Amino acid sequence: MTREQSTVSKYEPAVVEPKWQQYWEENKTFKVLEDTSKPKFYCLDMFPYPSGAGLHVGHPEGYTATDILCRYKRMAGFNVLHPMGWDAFGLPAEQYAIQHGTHPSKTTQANINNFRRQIKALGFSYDWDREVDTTDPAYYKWTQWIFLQLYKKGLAYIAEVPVNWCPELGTVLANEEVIDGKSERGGFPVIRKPMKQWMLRITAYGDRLLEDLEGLDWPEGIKEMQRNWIGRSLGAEVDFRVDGHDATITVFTTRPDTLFGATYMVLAPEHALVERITTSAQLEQVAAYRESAARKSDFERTEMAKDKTGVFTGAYAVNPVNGEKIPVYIADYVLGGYGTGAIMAVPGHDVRDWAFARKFGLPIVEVISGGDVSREPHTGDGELVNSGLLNGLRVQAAKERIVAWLEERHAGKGAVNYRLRDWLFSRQRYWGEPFPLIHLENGEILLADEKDLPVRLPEVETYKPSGTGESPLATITDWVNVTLPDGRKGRRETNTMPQWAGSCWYYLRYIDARNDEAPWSKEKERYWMPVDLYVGGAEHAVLHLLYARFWHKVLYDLGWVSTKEPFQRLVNQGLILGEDGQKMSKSVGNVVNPDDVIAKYGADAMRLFEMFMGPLEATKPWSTSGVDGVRRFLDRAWRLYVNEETDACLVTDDPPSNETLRALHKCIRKVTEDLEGMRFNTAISAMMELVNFMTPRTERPRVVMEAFARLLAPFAPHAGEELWARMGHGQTLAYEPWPTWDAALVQADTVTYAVQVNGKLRGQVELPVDVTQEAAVAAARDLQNVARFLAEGELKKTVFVKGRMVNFVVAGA
RNA sequence: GCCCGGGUGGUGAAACGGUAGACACAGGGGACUUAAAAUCCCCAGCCGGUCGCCGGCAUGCGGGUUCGAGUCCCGCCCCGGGUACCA
Repeated sequence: MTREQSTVSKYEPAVVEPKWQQYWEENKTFKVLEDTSKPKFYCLDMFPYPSGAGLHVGHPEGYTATDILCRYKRMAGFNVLHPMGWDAFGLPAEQYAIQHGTHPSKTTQANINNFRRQIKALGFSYDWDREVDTTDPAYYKWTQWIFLQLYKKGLAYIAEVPVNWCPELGTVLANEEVIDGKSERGGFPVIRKPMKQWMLRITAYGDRLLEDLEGLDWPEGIKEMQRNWIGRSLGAEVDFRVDGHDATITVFTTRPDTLFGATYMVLAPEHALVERITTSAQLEQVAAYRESAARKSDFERTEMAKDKTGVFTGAYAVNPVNGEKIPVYIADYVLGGYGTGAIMAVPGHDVRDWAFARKFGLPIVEVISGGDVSREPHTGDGELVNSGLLNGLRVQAAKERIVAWLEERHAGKGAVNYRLRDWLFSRQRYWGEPFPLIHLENGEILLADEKDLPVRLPEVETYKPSGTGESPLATITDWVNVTLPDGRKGRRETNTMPQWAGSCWYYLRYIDARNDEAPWSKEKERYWMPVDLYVGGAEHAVLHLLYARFWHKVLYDLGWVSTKEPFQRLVNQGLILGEDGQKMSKSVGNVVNPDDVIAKYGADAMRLFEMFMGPLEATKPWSTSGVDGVRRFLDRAWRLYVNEETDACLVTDDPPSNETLRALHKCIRKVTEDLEGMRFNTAISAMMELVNFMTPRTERPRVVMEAFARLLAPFAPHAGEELWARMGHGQTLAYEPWPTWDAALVQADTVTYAVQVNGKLRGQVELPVDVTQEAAVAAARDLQNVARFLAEGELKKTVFVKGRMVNFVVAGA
């Protein structure tokens, strides 16, 4: 009897949590609409790829942080948009289909259902009516629509480009999917092969992608990574006439000042001029080198990095500045895809050229003083020497002078170059968005009519790659071959879009997720955009964020969005490691599943621990006993409200003592300020302090207990709601006003002053808050231990910091 | 190599240039209990002493600025992440 009674009123997450999750769902507590009477807050999580493995405890870290903030913002009077969805196209579902014959959409739906269940079990306050799924035809209809807009703007084109061909996967991979010459998934070898591919002209937006980083509230490191990726570099293009040919080699250089030091030239093996200028004596060698370079994978090229290779073409170029003839080589350390695919080599002042010159016995000329070019290249600043008109100038001035000189003679010009390349936008896969277009027999491209979207993925017999490099779609002849009503014949595009496509604009679809007429309403977009806070992993620092910013700018130019940038503020959550301090992985066997944590400790304890571990941005290891600790905190908080023996509510209408009121207001201030700064760990510490303060006391004044329940609710929403209800409230506290603090109440009557002698702590003294400097110094001097040190020398200076400390500076002590 | 982050007790971590280690975990002691669990209370950086007190040493290492530095500046070392022949 007693036993049953004592368990019945204990804090039972297994009972309380599903109850409130059901309440929120049934009452659509977190459904949100545009409301111009409130300030808006758009808080976005990077949506997950719903893998078959389900969630691990790393996923909900960011989700918990944003959820806490959203719940807080709602209580603080904001209209909060907080959506969730699925980035569900991708290779794993297709690989599974190849192995098991299950349609990827089936696997994907099952995975989504599992992810949704797991996410809901954590009590996040998403507006589920806005859920999106990139594989849903109602969604990818608009992904295709955006592609049409890109095409019409001239930003999508077909090019024959050497791509990363993976024979094993039977598909072409993007650079970012190739790691060390092996496929990211599977680790299969990758080689280069030219293929017709869809490209997106992201380079046309290079400058804007770079410039608009300025106004963003993002981590400086991420902005820097984007700048490096775009890689804008200022230099010059210089034309070198080829001796004995009617041909010109144009090079890009960032160091036109070193032009007099150019002692040879290098063309990329794939450079178009190579065939024309190679002498018959060198033909064989050059051909062999070109072939081996073409066959080399990026991995092999990188491996070769230490040792420079190349072949002389037999041709000479003329240095426009002094008429000297210099030999032209081909070498694969010069890349066809960067700059003009050709360089002037200045071995005295470039590390790579120096190494190459050494190996091939080419002359090394000093043109900038300050180093010893016979021992190592001198890449720093200095005075120009052996450089005719440039002699005596410093590097920067020499650059300006030579560019002006070249421009006058039409032998070159100032130029800007980018590391950024156009975006390879097609994949030879089944499980992606089909391109909405037909290639007609006459070579024209016929775009699908917007009203005919989406172009749905057809059913296929087999998900295996066609083997030719084309996607499995190429095998469905009755889908691929089309005859138009007017009799023209064509072939459908069999490539599909890469996984990035769907994630490039999902944050816009959330704004108006069920709109059949348009991708979103422009009016709603104006209300909600930009995203005020975007939280996700740093692994998307460059690509996803750059691609999404690119599409956003195109949509801005088309008048579809009202902001230049999509994500105003970005925060990267840190990695959560396994309990052993290693990266969580199945193979190590240290993966923690949220389902198990919730079953044992409850969702609120899990949320609390995710945040209590340390700063959001830090990498930190999981700890089961740590979860136990925050669960004890929740138990203690619960017992402040509920008599475990009788189930009675302990809260009274008595006024609180001054001391208790002060403790509360201190807590409100700390929690509020920490929430604004996203310092969730210290906010939780402050709540623990209040609970520790209240536990030994008997008073349970309503004003204090209700305020605390509201502070706790964003962190532990189920417990918050339950306690709120037990105090007699009939409705959710999700929209109750956030507590405010009174600065006067936070202030204690007395302050402990630290007393130092020469900066060393020698004592403490309790003084009234409004103590005068004289009184404080006098009291400090009177401390026995302080007086002892003062007696040892001559008092030189007294430092007084109000409310903090007194420091006596003593000479000779 | 270059670009970002980080180095603080046994552990996760706190700390407007002002009492380093809040809050937790693990640990130790006590109360309650026949006992254990749970709960509640207390202790706890390291070293030393005349041990209810006092001193010394302590925030990766070495300097500097300052009355005072985990915090600011300079030079190193180590760890994690990103990136790489980008002319």
